Amino acid sequence: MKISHRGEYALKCLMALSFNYGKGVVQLRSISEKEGIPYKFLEQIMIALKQGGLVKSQKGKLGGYQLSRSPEEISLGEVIRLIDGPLAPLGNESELKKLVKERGRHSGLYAVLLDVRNACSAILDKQSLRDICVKTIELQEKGTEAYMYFI
Amino acid sequence: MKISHRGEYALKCLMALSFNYGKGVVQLRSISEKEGIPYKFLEQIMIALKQGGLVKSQKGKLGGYQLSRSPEEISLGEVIRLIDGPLAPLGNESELKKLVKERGRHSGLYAVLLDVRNACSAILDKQSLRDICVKTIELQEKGTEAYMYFI
DNA sequence: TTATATCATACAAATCCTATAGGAATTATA
DNA sequence: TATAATTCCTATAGGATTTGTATGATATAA
Repeated sequence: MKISHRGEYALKCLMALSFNYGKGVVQLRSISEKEGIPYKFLEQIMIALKQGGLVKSQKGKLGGYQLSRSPEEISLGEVIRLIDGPLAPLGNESELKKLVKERGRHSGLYAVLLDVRNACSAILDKQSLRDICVKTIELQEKGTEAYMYFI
Repeated sequence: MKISHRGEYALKCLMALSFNYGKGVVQLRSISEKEGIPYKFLEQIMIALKQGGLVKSQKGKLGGYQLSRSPEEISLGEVIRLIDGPLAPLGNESELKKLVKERGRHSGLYAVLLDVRNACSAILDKQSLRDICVKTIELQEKGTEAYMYFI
C-alpha cells in the first residue's frame, strides 16, 4: 500500500476535523491554509470523503465540513482504502487469496504478500482517528509545548 | 508499499532463478515466455537487478543470468526496495522517524505509519527467496500435482 | 441582495509506468 | 572466420495516474 499526496491530505484534513469534533463545521479555507493543502484540490478530496460517508457538509455562508461519525468509529484503514485503494501490495485481499489457492508457480510469493496485507490491515483497521489524536497529544506532552489545534 | 508490474516481474524472475540455483545460467527468453513477461522489458529489469548486485550475467551465446548469492541470502525486502523503493507507505523510515520526533501536528499519524512500515519490514526482510521456494512447494504438495519448474 | 461556502465538471501539466526499438558488445560453435 | 544467440545500453513513445487549476453552479447566513 502506498499513500499518495491526495491520501495524505485526506488524512490530515480528517485529523483536523477529529480535533474539532462536536464543535460544529470547519471551513476548507482554514484547513487549506493551516495544512498547506491547495484549496481546490482539497475541495475535490472532500467530495470523495463525503461520498464515502466519512464527512458531512453544510452549504452556504458559514458552511463547512464535519465528521459524519465520531472519530472512534473511523479507522485509518477505511480512509486509506477510500482514497488510495486496497492495502495489499499487489491486487487486493480476495485476489491474493485466489492466487494462493490456485497453487500456481508463485503461490508461495502471493502467500507472503497476503501476510503483508494482513499485517497492514491489523494495524490500520484498528487505529481510529481518535487513537491518532490521543497518540499525537501524548507525543506532544512529552515535549515542552502543549498541543494546540485551533482552526 | 506498492509493488508495480516491474516489481512483480522482478520477483517472478528471481524465483525462477532461485529454483534453478546451482544449475548454471538461465536465459531471459525462456523466463519471458514461461512467465508472460515482455522480453525487452525484462531485459531492463535484469540490468537493474544486476546493478543492485542480486544477479550476475554471462554474455554471449549460451549466456544468461543466475543469482549472485544463494536464495537464502536474498530477502524479498531487498528486491522490493531495489525495484519499487522504500517499504513505508509514506516517505521512508528515516523521514518518518524524523517527522515523529519533530512532534508536529501529525506526529501521531506518522507514528502509526512508521508502525506499518516496521510490520512490512518484519515480514519482507525475513522472508528469503529460498523461503518462498519452500513455501511454494509445500503449497503444491498439498494438491495432487507435484511441483515443477523446468526452464 | 450580497458574501461566502460547498458542489461539480472540465481540463492542463507533470510525473511515472509500461513497453518497444535499434543497435552495440560479447561469446559459443560450425 | 562467420554466424547465431545472448546480454547490454540508450532513446523514446504511449498511456495511465497524479496533481493541480479554472470556471461556474448551487445553497445559505447575514
